[in-house]
Amino acid sequence: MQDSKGVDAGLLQSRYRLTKQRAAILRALEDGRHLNAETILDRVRAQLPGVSLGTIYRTLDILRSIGLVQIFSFAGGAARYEAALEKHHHLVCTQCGEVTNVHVNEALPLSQHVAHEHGFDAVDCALVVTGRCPRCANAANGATR
Amino acid sequence: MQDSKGVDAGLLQSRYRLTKQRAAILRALEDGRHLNAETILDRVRAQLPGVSLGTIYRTLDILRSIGLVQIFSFAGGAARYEAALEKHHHLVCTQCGEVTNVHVNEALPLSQHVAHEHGFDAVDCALVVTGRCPRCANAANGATR
DNA sequence: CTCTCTGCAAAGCATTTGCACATTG
DNA sequence: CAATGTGCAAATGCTTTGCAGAGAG
Repeated sequence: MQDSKGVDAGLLQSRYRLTKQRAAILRALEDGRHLNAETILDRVRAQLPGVSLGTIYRTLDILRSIGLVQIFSFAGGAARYEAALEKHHHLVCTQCGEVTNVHVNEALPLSQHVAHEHGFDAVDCALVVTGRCPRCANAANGATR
Repeated sequence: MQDSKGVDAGLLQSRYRLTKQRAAILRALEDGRHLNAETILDRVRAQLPGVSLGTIYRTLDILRSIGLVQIFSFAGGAARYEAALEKHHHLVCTQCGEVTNVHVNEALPLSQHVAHEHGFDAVDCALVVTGRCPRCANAANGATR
């Protein structure tokens, strides 16, 4: 496992300063997955009270522009952010809202193939699979139905 | 080609009333693809002045709940709506924002396979491919680079 | 005639932004 | 010390909602 330094390094190499707020945000992103801005604020305030939501958003935007963070927006609610470690996709439970990360190696080649047929130059792709998580599926089989 | 009746029928079969506002919204959705609420309002007002944004949103929500409309939200801006005709996926140009519909038959089976490995029961999937559309790719090759 | 739908306007969230002060390099 | 970042609070953009009157079945 890798400590914060790996991620901090990305910021250091950039033209941006490494402040304690930014370090704390990066740390929060390393711990949790697909967090929204509010949740990140809570976690950051646990170590650094007084940080504002504005700073969270500003920092997340910078991190995204350097490629350190990925943004996802699922149906409806607030955007979700997570550290851009390895490329992955998402399973979203339509019942409880749980989000799970999955690796789908075939997704990008497939996307590039399809894009190419339309003259598009595919750079990236995002696959969101909706359905029921194991827990909700069990609950449905056992009880409701 | 199919006229409005096909889509209107979906509403008629439901417990909802078929009003002229709803018919106009359905017609707007049949014409355009991946429209946002504001655009739909404009198009609907062309035939039916005085319709309000509130009605657009309320109707879109009803249509989604009956399965007549799909919603997508790409990075940042407003949500996009389109008639749920055939299952398809999206190519989004990161430069000009153009959105193109594509059919990717392999996407759902692939998703189901991956989901199954995690105990998820996959119902649907959405693939968003980002990159450059033919026009922007050409512009980049010819001029900038 | 009853129940549902609509327009209007205000409210609700998530996110962005201007400004004066604090901090980093 | 100069340039950049931060907190605060107000502003913005998209979407939702309460209510009284209009329209559908």
